Amino acid sequence: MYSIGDLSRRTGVKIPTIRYYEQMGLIEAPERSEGNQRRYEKRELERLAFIRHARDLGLSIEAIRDLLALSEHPERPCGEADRIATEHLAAVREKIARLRKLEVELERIVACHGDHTIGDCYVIRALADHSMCESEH
Amino acid sequence: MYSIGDLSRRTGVKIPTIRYYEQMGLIEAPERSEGNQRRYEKRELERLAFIRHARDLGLSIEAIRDLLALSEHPERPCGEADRIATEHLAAVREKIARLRKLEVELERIVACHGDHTIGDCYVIRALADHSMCESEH
DNA sequence: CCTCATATCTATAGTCGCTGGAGTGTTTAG
DNA sequence: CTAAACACTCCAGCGACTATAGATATGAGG
Ligand SMILES: [Zn+2]
Ligand SMILES: [Zn+2]
Ligand SMILES: [Zn+2]
Ligand SMILES: [Zn+2]
Repeated sequence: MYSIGDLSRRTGVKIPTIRYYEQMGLIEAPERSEGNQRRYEKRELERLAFIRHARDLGLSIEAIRDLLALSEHPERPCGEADRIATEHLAAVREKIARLRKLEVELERIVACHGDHTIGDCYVIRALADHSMCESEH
Repeated sequence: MYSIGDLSRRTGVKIPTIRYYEQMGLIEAPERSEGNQRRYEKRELERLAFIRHARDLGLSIEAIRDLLALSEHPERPCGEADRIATEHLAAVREKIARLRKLEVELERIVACHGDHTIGDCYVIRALADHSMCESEH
């Protein structure tokens, strides 16, 4: 039997976040002590660790909810789980691509260094005028 | 004299967003028509284009507020503007680095494809156990 | 058993940067 | 003059937490 604090310490998930996950339906409402405090079993510790890891990998709450539901049925085919992970990977790649474009533009923009005034500042001028950029973003 | 709709069309910033920027102090409250509708000058069109471009480059509202304030003083040195841009570039690079790590892990995780069940699914097992990962994230 | 520090409870509001809707009033072209 | 298009304010919602406030519970030492 773990208290919410035990769970928090063991998984690194903050206490309000655990309660939030309960509200969001990722964790079932656990049993309560006589004084109405949450008491967890090992199952829920593992479930929370799963959630934590999936969040660290950037999966959305919704995706995690689906994955948890799938994991309750070990005999079913896993196409759906693979699809969720594959789609997430694609989303991560898109984000990287977008950020790389920003990186390129920002590098050009901050390349102006030295002693000068706001009036001459390339940063300010570049922000005022997208046509100075080399790509869309 | 532009209406809020003109401004929106010319900058690509949605009308509620323009009002939001006014609330956030990025744009001064403009003059109003007799019927209480916003009426903008060219100055504000340029200011909004600046904001839009800075947002497209990922700068925060707060950073943009500072940059706009700086741009009112063309005679001052531009160290602060350069600093804001440089810090933002660093933040973008950090995000990219983080996402690249996720990309690597996710690639490994989704590499399991084929005919199998949830019980054997590498996606599910990898999410349940961070020690199967090659890096921290 | 009592006290007290610590832990936990609920409910609510705030974060960021918008976005959308309801319900009402204004402007403009025909 | 009418009707369409436009704009107004206020408020709620997104996602994934995080942080308060004020009340109650738990557990260890005396
Ligand atoms: Zn400069
Ligand atoms: Zn640009
Ligand atoms: Zn699989
Ligand atoms: Zn991992």
